[in-house]
Order: sequence, then C-alpha cells, then structure tokens
Amino acid sequence: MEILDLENFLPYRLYRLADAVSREFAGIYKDSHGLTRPEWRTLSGLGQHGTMTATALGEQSAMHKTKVSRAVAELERRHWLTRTPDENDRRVEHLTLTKAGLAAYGEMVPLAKAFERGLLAKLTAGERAGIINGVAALEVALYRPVEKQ
Amino acid sequence: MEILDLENFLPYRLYRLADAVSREFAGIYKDSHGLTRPEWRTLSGLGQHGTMTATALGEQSAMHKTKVSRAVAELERRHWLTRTPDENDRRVEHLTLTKAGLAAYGEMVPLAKAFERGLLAKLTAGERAGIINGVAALEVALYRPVEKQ
DNA sequence: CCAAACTGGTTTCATTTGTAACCATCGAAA
DNA sequence: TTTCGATGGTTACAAATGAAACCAGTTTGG
Repeated sequence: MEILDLENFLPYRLYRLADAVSREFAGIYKDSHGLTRPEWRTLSGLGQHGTMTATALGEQSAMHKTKVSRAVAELERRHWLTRTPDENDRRVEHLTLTKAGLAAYGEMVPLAKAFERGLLAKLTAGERAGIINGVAALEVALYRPVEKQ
Repeated sequence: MEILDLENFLPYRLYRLADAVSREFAGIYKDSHGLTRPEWRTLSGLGQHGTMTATALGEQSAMHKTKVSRAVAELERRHWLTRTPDENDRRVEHLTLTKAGLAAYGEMVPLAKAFERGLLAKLTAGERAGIINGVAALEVALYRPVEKQ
C-alpha cells in the first residue's frame, strides 16, 4: 500500500508553519488588546487605506463577509471605527478608524514590523528570497489552474 | 503615521496561502468522505505509521490533544480504527486502522499526492526549491528564537 | 508505604467559524 | 413602472475549536 509522508507533505507543512507563525504573531494583537485575527485584519486594512467598505475589506484581507461584519461590529463597539452611509447607495457604509482606533493601529504597526523583521533575520538572504517568491508563485499557481466551480 | 502593507506582510501572506491550499485540498477528504482536517490527519498518521498512541499522533501532526481525542472518537465510530489498551500502562491506548480505515486511506493517498504534484508542477524548479527550503528554514527560525515561556 | 506531582486521555463550556438564509437596496430589462 | 436578479451587509444555527477542569493511572520522593 502506498503511503504518504505527512511530515513532508506540502499542504500540511505550509499549514503548520502558517499556524505557528500566526499563533506567535497573535501575541501582538490578542494578548495586548484582546483582538481576534479578523479584528486585527480589519484594523490593519483601515489603518492602511483610510476608508473602506466592508466588501473591500473582505477582498483585501481575504475574509468572508461574516467575519468582516462581526469584526467591524466589535471595533465599532470599542469606538475604534465609525460608519458613514454612502450618499448614492444606501446599502454601503464607509468605515473609518477613530482617533482611538488609529492610536491602537499606530501602536501595533511597529511591533508587527519588528516581528516580521525578527523572523526574516534568522534566514539567509537566499532563504528569504526563496520563501517570498515561492509563496507568491504558489498563490498564482493555486488560482490559475483549478478555477473553482 | 507608519503604516503596514498587509498584502506584503509575511504572516498574513503565509496564512492566506496555507488557508487557500488547505481549502482546495480539503476536497479530497471532506467532500468525498466528510472528514474534518483533524480526522484526515489522524487517518494519515495511522496509515503511515501503523500503530500510534493519541499522544504520538498529536506530536506527529501538530494537533492539540482535544482535537486528537475527538478525531479518534469519530474514526472509531466509523469503525475505521480500533483501540488496544497498553499492557503496562493502562492509561495508554494503541490505535490501529481497520480494514475499512486502511481502504479509505489507500484511496486518498494517491489523490493527495496528485494534488501536491499538480501544485508543484506549476512552479519552476527554482520556485519549488525556494519554497520548500524556505518553509523548512522558517520553521527552524520560529522554534529556535523565542522559546515560549 | 503514602502523598504529591505528573501524564494519557476525555469532557465541559465559552468562543469562533462556516453555511445558508435573510433583509434592504439597487440596476437592468420588459 | 414593475419585476427579477444581483449586491452590501447582518443574523441564525450548527459545527469546530481552545482552555481549563477533570478522571484515571503512574511515578517520585520522603
């Protein structure tokens, strides 16, 4: 019987690595501010782009709309963002960070960057380049071939 | 204010990629047999190693013991594995796939391998090498530096 | 011996997630 | 216009998850 070596199976390795990295990184938004990952991504998206709709947020940060919806609701509850109705389309709301939201964002960004730097610093230049464009290539590969349903 | 480019932030990219790959791959165990990821990993671990304890399974496949426990319970319910009490330590059980479990495993392995091959086939040799040892290097990096409490 | 600390594994409970249904609004076509 | 399909966003419900408590059974140290 043919067997599969899980330890060297790419989907598994990738997931395990991403999970481990993500768990480590979560310290920055979870332990210090009690944010979930969707909340962090929402904050991050708005911090980066200024104002976005929920749909745009979902696309930018690869989250399902229910995750976005819930994350936005929680950040609003904290008064970290506000909603402004669109003038032409009453279904749409534009989301913007408040001062408090921006402050939290501004505080976390340097930590996030330091985290990434710390990680990459342990690799050789070749390994860094390898993983960075390996990831990019795989993403392209994944979305080129099997167009989903 | 300093901003973070989420799209190029390694933890995010890595997670998004792993998630996408994992979702695609799930078709092989979920859509066809209704397995969850922990159940698939359990099946895979036992298929590969023959007989293991729950603890060993958890280590091998990076799962929390509750996940293992539940996955084992479900596979047992399907009669895909059996438990044999350890002779010396009555806390321990040795898990083994039944004929039915092995059959399912044997059916999925070629599909899993084909999936991985298909993915890697879309990369150049350099990209393949890059990502493979980039992942390995990152894992080492992650577990070397910040020894968790 | 016996208590205390530890280990393998399960269960409970709260939180997070995914799916699908839903509501409102909008745009296009009849 | 009216109707019908798409779209922005929320909600309800079921399933998956994580943390911590738990129940054996085992080891260690006094």
